Amino acid sequence: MQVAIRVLLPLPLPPFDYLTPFSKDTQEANALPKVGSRVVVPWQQGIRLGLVVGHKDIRGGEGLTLREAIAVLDSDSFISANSINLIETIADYTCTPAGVVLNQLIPVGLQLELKHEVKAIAENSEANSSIPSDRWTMAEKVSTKDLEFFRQQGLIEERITELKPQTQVMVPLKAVDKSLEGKAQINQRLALEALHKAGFVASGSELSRLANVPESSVRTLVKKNYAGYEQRDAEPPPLLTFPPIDFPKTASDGLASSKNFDNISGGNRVDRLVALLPKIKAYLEVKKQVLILVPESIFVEETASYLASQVPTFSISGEAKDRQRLALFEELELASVQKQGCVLVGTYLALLAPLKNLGMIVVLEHGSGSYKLQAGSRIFIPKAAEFLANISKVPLVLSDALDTPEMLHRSIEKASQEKRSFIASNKQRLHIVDLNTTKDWPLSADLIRVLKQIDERNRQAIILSPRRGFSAAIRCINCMWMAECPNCDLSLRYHRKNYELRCHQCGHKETTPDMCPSCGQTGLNPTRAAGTQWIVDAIRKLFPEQNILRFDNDQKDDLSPLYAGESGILVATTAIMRQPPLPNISLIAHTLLDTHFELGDFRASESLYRLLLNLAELAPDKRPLVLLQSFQPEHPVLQSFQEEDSEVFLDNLLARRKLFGYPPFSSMAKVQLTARNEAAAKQASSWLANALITQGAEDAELLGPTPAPVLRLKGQYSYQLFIKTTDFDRLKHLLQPAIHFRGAARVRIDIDPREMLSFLDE
DNA sequence: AGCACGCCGACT
DNA sequence: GTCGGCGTGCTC
Repeated sequence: MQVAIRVLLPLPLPPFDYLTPFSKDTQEANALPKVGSRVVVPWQQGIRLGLVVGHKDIRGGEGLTLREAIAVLDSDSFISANSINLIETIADYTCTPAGVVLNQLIPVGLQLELKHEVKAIAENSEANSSIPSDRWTMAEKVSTKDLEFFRQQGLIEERITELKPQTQVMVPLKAVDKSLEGKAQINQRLALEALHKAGFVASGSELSRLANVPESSVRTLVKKNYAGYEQRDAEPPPLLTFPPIDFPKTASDGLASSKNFDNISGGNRVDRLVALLPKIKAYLEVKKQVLILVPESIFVEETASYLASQVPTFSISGEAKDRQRLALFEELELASVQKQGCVLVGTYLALLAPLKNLGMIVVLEHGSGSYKLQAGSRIFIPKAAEFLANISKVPLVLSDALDTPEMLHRSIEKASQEKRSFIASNKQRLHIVDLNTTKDWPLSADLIRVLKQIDERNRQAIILSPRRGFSAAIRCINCMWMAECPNCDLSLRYHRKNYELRCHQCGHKETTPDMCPSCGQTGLNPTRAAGTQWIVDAIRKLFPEQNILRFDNDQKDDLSPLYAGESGILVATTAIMRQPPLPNISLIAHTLLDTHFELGDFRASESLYRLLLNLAELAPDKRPLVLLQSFQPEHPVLQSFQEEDSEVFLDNLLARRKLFGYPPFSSMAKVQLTARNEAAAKQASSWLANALITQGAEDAELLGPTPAPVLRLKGQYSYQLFIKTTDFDRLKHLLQPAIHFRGAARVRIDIDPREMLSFLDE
């Protein structure tokens, strides 16, 4: 019986079968490559690096259709069986090919530069005609057709070597000699001596700095062949580390010392981390490793810095270069072998880290929308963490200011095993301004009044605006024409700098026309939807002496004076929520909260509530005034936020979800069909809707098809439909026609969509 | 994803 | 006549 290997490639495809590489020395198949090891396989016209995810018995003739793997890179596993299990579980759950998940979760280790060489086996003359048998030849010199033929006939040997990243360094070529002893050559001599002493330098300019000589002297040295350039293996970069920061003393006050919980909510980020610490330390004491996931790379730094003051901490995020991540994986491998307890803090890229002695998984801010991957498998990372916890048989601990209805539901279901811990915190000082009763815009009289106090008392304030730029759109006052994006069905945002009109989705830019392109008159005005630029202008007019800063994706002012405690008013988008808290904040204001109300999305009230709670994170150890401007001051979420405990809010939320049959009481999927022309997308969506009905979908289970909230985006038209079932297996069953859809439109499936109104974009 | 094949319109 | 646009189909 022959055994084939199942190889997963980092491509949007399922695994493929290959024959095991054939050893030319023993004329026998090599020992079966282990599951989890990397193999080089022929792929189309060239070669590819993939991962062995399984073995498969093959019968008789079946083996003839398979191609043969070329080389095995790892004698042991590159990633563990648990990790492969996780990849397959996520692929299955999200209805995406496993290769997509692999590519998304291990962006390192499978993208190596490989050198592929061939050599004919000596005795044979047939292959000799194009491939020498006495030396290795680059495989690309041989036609793929010949290569495949010789390979099948067993006439060639193949060799794969990893090409390590190279750097060019400057090295000394000659010793200092007489011709450099003259007075005029003093700089050249100094440089050469310095170079001999250092051994090598990264560049000529580095040597000139090192020896304190002009660059021209170094250049002359090279010209005279005293020094030259050489290619060397690049040094592996140092691991991503952050300087430890001690926990604030106050943070641990009054917190439950119990380790007996599986879920923490309430308090602020530092409170929750402190509460987790005893539990983390308990695992490290028994030499276990703890995986801590955070939603965005900016939180890696904060979390790792605090933890590093207490326990051995590693970190990983997209900020780290590929080589750094590879080096980290090697380091963790070593820590596992040596049975060192350690903490790994990271974004979703930490999920497949080689933690062989994993003891616990912690998901911080587990309700954060940033955990929803926006492309590829579109998995919600806390869900993936749950899978990994089950696969590795370790506990999962979740933490967030506000628990999610999903997790509340889970702990109710498993009441006997799972316990929730709630950290009470002070209520925010909240002031809601009714924009209907004020004519002042965009700053209400109330807001101006408190800003005046900030100004007089030398305090700090953050004013949040719903968008960057000056205004959401510009419109002609005569004919109501509005500037729109040529690629998307969206209005162009007006940026006052350079009078630019910009699409915040596709990046299209144009200059604001002097006259209305529609009616030809001069009457183009920004609409009242104010952005950060407008707010800055408005504040500057009122407080010309005040230090006014801006922080959004267009302009990130240097915040260090504010961190040093200086007075100032910071106008920002929610981008500021990813920065460390400012020390002297006494006001947090939002100019127009209504943009977060988003009617019709069953998660909108939860995310608004979470946003309001997170405002407190901007000044965790203070109690600043929170001033919210809104046209709907009576909005139910604002009412609950003021009147109820967050636990009560959550209970009500869960009850409402149950009433309307939304998750966690149902499983949902969004299916989006996208095409270059609108008719194709529309037709595909109605065809698919019919196919879903044929598959058994009932009226209540199928919503749509409807045009996507933004029909045209980046020149592509999208239609979408939702499937909602009471049971996940049924959802998967109904989705079959969507999974296997072939047609003129591209289909994207999003399991557990987070936002119903927004669009899938990549 | 990447690549080939095939079908159409536009041009050295 | 060929070049190159992209729609379609396949990859062990």
